[in-house]
Amino acid sequence: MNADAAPPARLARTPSWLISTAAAHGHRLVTDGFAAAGARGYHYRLLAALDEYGPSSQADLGRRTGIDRSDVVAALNELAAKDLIDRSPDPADRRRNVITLTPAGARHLNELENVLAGIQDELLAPLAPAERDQLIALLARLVDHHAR
Amino acid sequence: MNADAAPPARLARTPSWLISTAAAHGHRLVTDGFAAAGARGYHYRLLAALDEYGPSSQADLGRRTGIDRSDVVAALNELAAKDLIDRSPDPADRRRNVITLTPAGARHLNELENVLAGIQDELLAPLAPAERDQLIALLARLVDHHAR
DNA sequence: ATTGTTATGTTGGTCATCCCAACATTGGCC
DNA sequence: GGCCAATGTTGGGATGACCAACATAACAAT
Repeated sequence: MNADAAPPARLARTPSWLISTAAAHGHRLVTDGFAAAGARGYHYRLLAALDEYGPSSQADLGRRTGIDRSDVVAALNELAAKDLIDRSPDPADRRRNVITLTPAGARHLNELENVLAGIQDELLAPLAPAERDQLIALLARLVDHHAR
Repeated sequence: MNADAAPPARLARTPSWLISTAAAHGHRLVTDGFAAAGARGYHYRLLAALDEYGPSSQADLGRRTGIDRSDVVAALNELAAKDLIDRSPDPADRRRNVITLTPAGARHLNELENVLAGIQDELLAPLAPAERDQLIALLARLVDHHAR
């Protein structure tokens, strides 16, 4: 976003615009932070899912992270090229690959976690702690509702 | 987003994730709604800016809507092809074009406003009126702060 | 057990939003 | 008059989200 001049007033109070503008700011912070660490959003999501659920198939990773199967393939290729994950065929189901987090992957995930933590502070800077909780709770209800 | 299975827990309470997920839902609603009306986000933003500020140069439109100059060109080409805007050289400054909303463009803007209004309700459905105001106020503070 | 259906990984696209670099033309400033 | 800034335009590229098709393999039903 440029934002040298004022946006149309009708937009400035439209919830969907506020949300997407706030998201754009957050997205920029996250993208820049991750880029500095040599990663992007898909990488973090996949590494976090692997850390939380342990070795998984690609399809499971896709379902858990909300990333399309085909995009999972591409992102895992990139992660595998950096030895952050290991991809090997599943002996129990030969359609599947078992994706495992490598030690290097775990370290990288840790780094991304730190980046992300710093960004939350920056993003929520203008809000007091109680207000942050409020915002988080309201957004969580929105997200829950639409996740059906 | 797919969301068949649960996302990593560490994400589910991360503000930047909540905001971008909420934005993704809103974005999908808006995109689908606009697509049904034959438009996309850039078109609405430009038409709304034209309606609010009157005839403008492309550079001004870009600054007001936060759309890059180069993307303004493309979007205006599309709007002009449908006769929703008029593009003519500015006699007072021959570098500029004067972009004007046509009657058809104003009608189309109206249609998009209606679509958008319906979407706000859908997006905020799980929140009571007072909570909606709260959310809007909090987001507005976030956006103001980061717009510097 | 053969048949039909579903799941998986993969390839190869599309689309929208955002962003950047370069260029020629034109205005304005000194 | 000469330098710098603004403008419209072209042509990229990155990211995130999504879709269609396909071969292989597992599974279900009869």
